Amino acid sequence: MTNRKSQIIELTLKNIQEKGFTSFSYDHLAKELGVTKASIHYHFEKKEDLGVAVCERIQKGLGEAYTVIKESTVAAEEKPFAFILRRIKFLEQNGVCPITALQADYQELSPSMQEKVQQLSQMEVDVLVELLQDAKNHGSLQSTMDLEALAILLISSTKGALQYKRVLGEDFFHKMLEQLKKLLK
Amino acid sequence: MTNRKSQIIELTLKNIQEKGFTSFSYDHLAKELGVTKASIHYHFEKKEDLGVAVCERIQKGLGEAYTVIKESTVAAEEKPFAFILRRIKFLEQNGVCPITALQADYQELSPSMQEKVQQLSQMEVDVLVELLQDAKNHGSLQSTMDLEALAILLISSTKGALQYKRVLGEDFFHKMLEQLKKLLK
DNA sequence: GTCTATACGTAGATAGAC
DNA sequence: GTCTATCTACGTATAGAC
Repeated sequence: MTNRKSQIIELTLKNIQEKGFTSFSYDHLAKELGVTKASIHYHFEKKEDLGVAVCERIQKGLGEAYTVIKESTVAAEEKPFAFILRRIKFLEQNGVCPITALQADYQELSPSMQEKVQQLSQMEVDVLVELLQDAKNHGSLQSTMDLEALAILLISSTKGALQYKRVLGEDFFHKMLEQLKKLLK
Repeated sequence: MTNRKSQIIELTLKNIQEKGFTSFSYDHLAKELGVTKASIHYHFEKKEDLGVAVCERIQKGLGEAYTVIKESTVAAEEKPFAFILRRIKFLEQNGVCPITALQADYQELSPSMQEKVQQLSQMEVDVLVELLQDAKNHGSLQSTMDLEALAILLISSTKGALQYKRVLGEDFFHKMLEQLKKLLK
């Protein structure tokens, strides 16, 4: 099983979304996989190494989502929201956004992970700004907002809403999504 | 020192904002205070008890902020944003929003704390909705948004922005605040 | 690659002296 | 109210057999 490695990464991603980086353990991970801790240490010597691998996994997913949306036949003005919807669909399966979870644990992370989380956060913004810029160039986005500020607003509110959803239930969540869509007119 | 108790609560609040609830320890707290773990256990037998006390502390602060703004001479249409600014000023001292931090750790919390976090989250929304409703009644808020959805959007984006601020720096943060303000016209 | 065994630190918590 | 001492559990991590 050479894909045990990616199996571990996927399971860790889920655990980070559910518990956060500092709160999941190799022991718990191992039990879920039906192996021992030592086996996971074989694939990722330190927890930090596993963390970095998960960040790269997230980065890849983010890049793929961008490419898919960018190259899709959807109208340019629909793309920012389509991108957000796509990310939510991916995230909703396991809880809150893993990047949010990593940001919350930021001060406890190793320098190598902090750097990755920085890159991830920046990439999230950049990718959405590009889609917003395209929409604006097509004359379809009326917003007079600074696009970076709009991007953070969209990203933050979506992720924040996911946290409220976990605590308060689904109701607000869909209401809020509809309202977000209106912001993008 | 009978206010040792509130001293512990304040310090814990700071620690939650910096590290999250699961990541701070009695030992660390004790060293910061110059006492021993046992002493803190005397005031709060279980970590859970301390957590609940901190939630109540946050709740009190939220209520006070609401009262101050509600009764201030500021125009009704300025109050929602004034409320947000006031909360940010309070939070910025120590990192991210403690409620955000508690939401991130939600699944790891005891039932008693989960209940408190639920109440806190609901209260945050309710308080802002009331201020928004007042603003709307004064005819000053043009937004056609559902007010609950708008409240969550405002709260989430503010808190999310605080997280990005910690990771990416100050730049976005103030840009975003200005843009948020425009949403409230 | 996965196992058993184990080392070592730190976490939350309690007992009992002062 | 705070201390020392101690317990127990669990965390990350390593060594060495299979």
